[in-house]
Amino acid sequence: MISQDPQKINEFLQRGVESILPSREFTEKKLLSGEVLTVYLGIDPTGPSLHIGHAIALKKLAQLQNLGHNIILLMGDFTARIGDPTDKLATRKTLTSDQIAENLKNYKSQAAKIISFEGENPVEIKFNNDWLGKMNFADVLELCSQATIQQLLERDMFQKRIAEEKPVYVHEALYPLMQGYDSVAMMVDGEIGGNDQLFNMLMGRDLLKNHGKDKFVMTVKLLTDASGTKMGKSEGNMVTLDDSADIMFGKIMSWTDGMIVGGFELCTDISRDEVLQIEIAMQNGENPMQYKKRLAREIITTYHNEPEAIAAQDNWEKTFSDGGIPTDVPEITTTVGTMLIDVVTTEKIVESKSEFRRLIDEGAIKVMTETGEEKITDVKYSIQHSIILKIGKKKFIKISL
RNA sequence: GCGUCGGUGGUAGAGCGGUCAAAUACAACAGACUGUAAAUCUGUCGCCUACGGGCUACGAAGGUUCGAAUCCUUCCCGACGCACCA
Repeated sequence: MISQDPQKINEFLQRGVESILPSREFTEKKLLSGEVLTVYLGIDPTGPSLHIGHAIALKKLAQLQNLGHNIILLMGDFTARIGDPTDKLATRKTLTSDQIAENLKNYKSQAAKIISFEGENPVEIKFNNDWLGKMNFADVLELCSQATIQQLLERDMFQKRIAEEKPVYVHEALYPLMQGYDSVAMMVDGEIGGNDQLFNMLMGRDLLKNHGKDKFVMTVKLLTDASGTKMGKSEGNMVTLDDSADIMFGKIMSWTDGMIVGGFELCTDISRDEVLQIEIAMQNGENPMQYKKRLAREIITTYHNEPEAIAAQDNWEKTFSDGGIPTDVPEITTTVGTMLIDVVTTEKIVESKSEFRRLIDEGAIKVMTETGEEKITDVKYSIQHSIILKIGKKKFIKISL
């Protein structure tokens, strides 16, 4: 049964949405037509985890699923093999079917926190290798005849590379056609993806039109800070959906303040009104930290549960606000009289002895005591009894005998 | 096939005979500060070190030189241009 609840439809069309093509009206009309729409999101099964960026798109799918539409999660197992042109010359290592199966299993359990693979209207999983892998050269030519070189090269990145005399490979240029063909193969009514997918998604729309059908294309916003810097460009603070509660809490706390509002809008179900209030409160000088903590809790509650979220916050506060020791500290064992420098380098806690010396110089290595902490200043410090070592402010290691 | 240009640290990208362990930016790490592991500022950022230095590195292998990332030779890899053209 298709729901036409205007409020829900409005939420779908607005929240976290970057753009809708050909238009919002077109899409709204489709949603109000009473038809069951088929909408998909494509994911490259290249890594073991989904990250918070995927989650934003998945949330949109969830909204549609709740409205009663038919949702497909497409694994780009074929396209992943070819490699995405965005990673320059780097040829992606080919994935074995085992790896893909493994990744898929992980994705499914992670995505299940947001969309439902069970019940009356379960999300369907498809693989584009099922059709792309079966095409012969004649099929490829037929597909290629539907686009021009100019169209394919229109893409900014290619233009840039041509201008810089950098290579553009034929198979890279063909990528949009491959991905675009997915829409035809599944005869979808809509596609959701990141902004970086816009070009490919529009190619799918063109191809679909040749088959007498039109689809909408929705791009979702990326989580960025106020200056538009993308989150996770270094992967360092990119939350993956299978991160532990503690890790998630830490990563989210290291997001810049400018990401808080976007984080609430894109990653939680907190009402837009409330998000607006938070935004205003911070503009009025309220401490962003409390909101960031709240954001972290909300997100962790989605992917884990509330008690874990609260525990993660406790743990974090204990470690960083109160200078305490976190609950689970990795432990290594050694023998009496061993030099600390040796223990710590052979255990790969510190990269090299040079680095260890530097850390000593910087006063970054401390032993935790009942009363507080004590800096180690001697490079030749040797271990006489079990200690808890603190390196920098976030690394703790228990060394026992 | 011919010609031209290029291959530098985690990345991008300078350097083109000594002052180069290699500018700069980003990332990373540490310290200070703080409201947080935000922001900002400062420092560090090949390895080893008795802290004097030593060693290994600029696609690979040789060579020239007192001395090479920098010059030469060969090789490998790449781009571009020309030629050719279904």
